[in-house]
Amino acid sequence: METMRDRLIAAAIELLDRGGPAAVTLREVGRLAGVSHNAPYKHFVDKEHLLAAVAARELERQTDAGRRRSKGRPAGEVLQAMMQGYVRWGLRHPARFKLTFGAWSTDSAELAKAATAGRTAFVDAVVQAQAAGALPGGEPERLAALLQALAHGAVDLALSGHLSKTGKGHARPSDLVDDLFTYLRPLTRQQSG
Amino acid sequence: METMRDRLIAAAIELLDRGGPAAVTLREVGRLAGVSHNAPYKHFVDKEHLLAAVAARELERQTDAGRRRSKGRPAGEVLQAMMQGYVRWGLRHPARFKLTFGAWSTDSAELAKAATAGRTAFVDAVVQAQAAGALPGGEPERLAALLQALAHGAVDLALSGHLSKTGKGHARPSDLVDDLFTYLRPLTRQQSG
DNA sequence: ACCTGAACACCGTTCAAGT
DNA sequence: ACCTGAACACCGTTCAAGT
Repeated sequence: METMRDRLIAAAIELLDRGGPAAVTLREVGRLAGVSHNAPYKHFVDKEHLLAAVAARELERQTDAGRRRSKGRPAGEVLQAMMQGYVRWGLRHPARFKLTFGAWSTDSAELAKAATAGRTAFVDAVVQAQAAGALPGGEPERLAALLQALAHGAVDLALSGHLSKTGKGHARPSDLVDDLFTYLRPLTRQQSG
Repeated sequence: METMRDRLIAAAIELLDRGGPAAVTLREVGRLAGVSHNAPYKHFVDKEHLLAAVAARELERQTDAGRRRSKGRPAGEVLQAMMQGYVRWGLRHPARFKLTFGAWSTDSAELAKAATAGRTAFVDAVVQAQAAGALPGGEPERLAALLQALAHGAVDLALSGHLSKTGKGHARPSDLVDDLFTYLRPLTRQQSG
């Protein structure tokens, strides 16, 4: 069953995809969902909480997609596949990505929960990669933070036009992810095939 | 000599620091600079171009600060110091950082130029670090992109609250930068002290 | 060339009222 | 409990006019 709340979130995402952040107005969201321009106030305390719900939904879908990609894949490859999935998501949906990691002035419990769930799934993949000898040892949470920072930064810089798009230094975010694994793998004490 | 254009940029930054992105309105910028609310239109084609000028100015200052930090430091340390400076800047001025790497819908030549200058200074530092044996070899532009992505991603995730702030996985952006250098250094063929 | 004040269309939010 | 329409204060932008 699709609640009005869900429909409002979906409408916001559609407007975001079509016209960028400026196109997401409560009035237009209401119009697209077939309700008045302040019906949203019965479901979200203000506009930013609607946007936080959008961000939470994106994060949840991204986490689910990552877990789905892991199934039936060798443990040594799962993490890299998750990171490449993250990169593809960011590059495919720039406005969603920028919104999700925007400058929140409010604390949304919903968004915080989705962020924690995503981090947990990611740390699990790091633990498996370490066990498979694809990553060096050490505190997995901390190594996870490093890997996530690289993937996130590569996408964010690319979307902002701060990655050189030409010449020898040309590197796509996905290349940088691969590079990092290339650097880290030799530091591993192989433990299993 | 301080032009009106500079005063408008300075006013925008002050408003940004005081009240976040929502506080930066052309009307308030004009008020703070002592002019009418549409005087800015004689210096910027629209609001976004004023914001792009703010971003360019921040980038330029950051690049200058990085170069200044390099002076009289061993070549092997310059790059790490630049990255730590970048991290400190981002954490100290969250709103400026988020604005600078925001979702630009316009192409500002001024901003693109500042971004390129920053990247160039960074690549220079990578070349020196490689020569000093503090980093592995390979295409310096590409290695620079990797390092910059990590520093940028660490700050951006931290500012968005996506870095675990507690427990064993707790890592500050500056820690992640240090971690990366720790991982990369053993891969070096030492060439000089 | 630069600045001003009035005007326009739009927005987020509040409120009284309906079911 | 949920939705509506009117109203308020604010905003970006345009325009005619002034120096």
